[in-house]
Amino acid sequence: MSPTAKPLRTDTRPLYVQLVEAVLNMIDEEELSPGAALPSEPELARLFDVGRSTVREAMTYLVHEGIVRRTQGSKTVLTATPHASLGLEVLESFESLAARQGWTCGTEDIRIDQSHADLEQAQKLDIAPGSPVTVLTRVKTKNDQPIALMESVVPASQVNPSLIADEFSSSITDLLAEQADLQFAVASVSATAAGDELAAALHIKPSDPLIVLEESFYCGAESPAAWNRNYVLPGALTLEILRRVPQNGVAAEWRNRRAVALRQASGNGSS
Amino acid sequence: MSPTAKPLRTDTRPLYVQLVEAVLNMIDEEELSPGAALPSEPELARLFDVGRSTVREAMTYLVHEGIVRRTQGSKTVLTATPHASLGLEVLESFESLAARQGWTCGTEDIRIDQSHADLEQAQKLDIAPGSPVTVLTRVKTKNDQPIALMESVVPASQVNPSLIADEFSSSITDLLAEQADLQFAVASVSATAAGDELAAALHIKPSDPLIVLEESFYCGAESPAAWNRNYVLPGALTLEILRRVPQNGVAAEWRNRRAVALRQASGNGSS
DNA sequence: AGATATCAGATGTCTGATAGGTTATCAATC
DNA sequence: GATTGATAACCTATCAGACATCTGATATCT
Repeated sequence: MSPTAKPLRTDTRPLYVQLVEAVLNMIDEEELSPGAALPSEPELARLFDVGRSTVREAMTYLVHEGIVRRTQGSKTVLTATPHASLGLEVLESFESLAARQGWTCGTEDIRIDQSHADLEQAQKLDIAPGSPVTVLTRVKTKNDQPIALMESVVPASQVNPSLIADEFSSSITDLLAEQADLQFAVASVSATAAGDELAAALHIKPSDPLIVLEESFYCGAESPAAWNRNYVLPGALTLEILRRVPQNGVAAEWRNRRAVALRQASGNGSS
Repeated sequence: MSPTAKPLRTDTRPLYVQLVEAVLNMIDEEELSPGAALPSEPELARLFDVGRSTVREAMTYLVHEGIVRRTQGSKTVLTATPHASLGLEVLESFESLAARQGWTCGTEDIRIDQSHADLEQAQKLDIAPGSPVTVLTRVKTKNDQPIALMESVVPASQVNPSLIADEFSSSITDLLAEQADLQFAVASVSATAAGDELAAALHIKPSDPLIVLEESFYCGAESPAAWNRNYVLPGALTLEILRRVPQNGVAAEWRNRRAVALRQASGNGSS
């Protein structure tokens, strides 16, 4: 119709997301410290020329992120302290975690093997033992020093082995995020003493302590899309977790109820 | 005025929270599995006799909890799989974590000492070395077997020592939540080989591997309200972390930006 | 001074309407 | 028959305005 097409809306993100960004920028610019009050909702609506519903949605987002606190009748105040960086509770690759901490993560000794699931792998992946899987092994480095050994097991039923061979560069997390619909992972923390193989791979002494980080990746399906075991050198990198008090326990309780119910009813392979 | 007082609203929680609960119950009752669509927003409003704003707020909550996914034009679908229990990313005491995992956590060998901060403690707590602190030591048990050694350091400037002596029963987390305005904690994961003292306290062999979990608790102020170091026996209890992909990176980026800015500007003791 | 009443302002909730995206349906076309 | 394209129905995203309810400060009364 018109010769010049519409502005094409340069920013396709939802309005409230853009508003969140704007408010966060405002917090930075005005150097609001924890405890300081934000402008009222009607005022923000006027300021940024959006409806109050949008303001409300943006504020709700900030409440859930733990950045502000709302109290009916009173104002909305800033709670976040800058100390609260983000850690393992955010699902991201080692690479992006390293980038956030200000260093670059290297990947060496990459091996990609086709194999069949052993008992442990089958159990962790909720598949039949002997099912075809792709096994990825590599060593993560920092300043060319090995800092972690990573082993990933991906069932062929979840991700095509040739796709992995073609697309894998350094991170299974990134691969799953791009090629599948990665939703979340459950990580489990433990510790062990290095055996001979691990010691050799990581250039440490046998029996040296190692952090063990096991992860199951989920992509919407009921069964894990991949399983990961990382042996990490203590002190080599910061493994932090931001622990927050639940905003209100409803969802937490529900999750727990479901998890418990599932644990009790476990044993039925499918459905 | 009227002889029969108003219904008094038995449930004082916000309406949208009650709605969240109702929707979660509906999910359970109708046994909706991941991928299934929830009723539309207008329908939910009619079903539960609330306004659409309230429905919207409740759905937004569920989106942030990672339980549903909204797409404009399409329906709102369930994403959560029951596997996703909650872990360390939720700030709670060892006791309540144990309760969730179905066992009872015991506390033994409690020691409460008044002392002065050494260099490490001072640095971790952002206070001057030599400042008065309360040091708590205790052993956590499971089935009367020791599974973890916990050391907590609380600056007197943050929490009154006598309050700790009076109120401490088993958990510093619970104490801070009740007596202070506990907001979040930053946990750091590592591993170590047990020394002689640790081995004796936990009934293990020296040089056995241990998980080290260090935590800084924050109560709104800029400085930590307490610092905690836990030595945990591998395998004795499940230390899980639910890792989620950020719903949208806005808040995550902002947090990171602030954390980096603070790290660079660090060095100024106060303010 | 201390307790109480009042009021302005902020968040919580409701209603109704419009905009813009998705999906299913169905006819037209190859 | 399979594919394509228009279309209608439905859904979420956003806006506007109004009322309810709570909080905190101010004014008032004892």
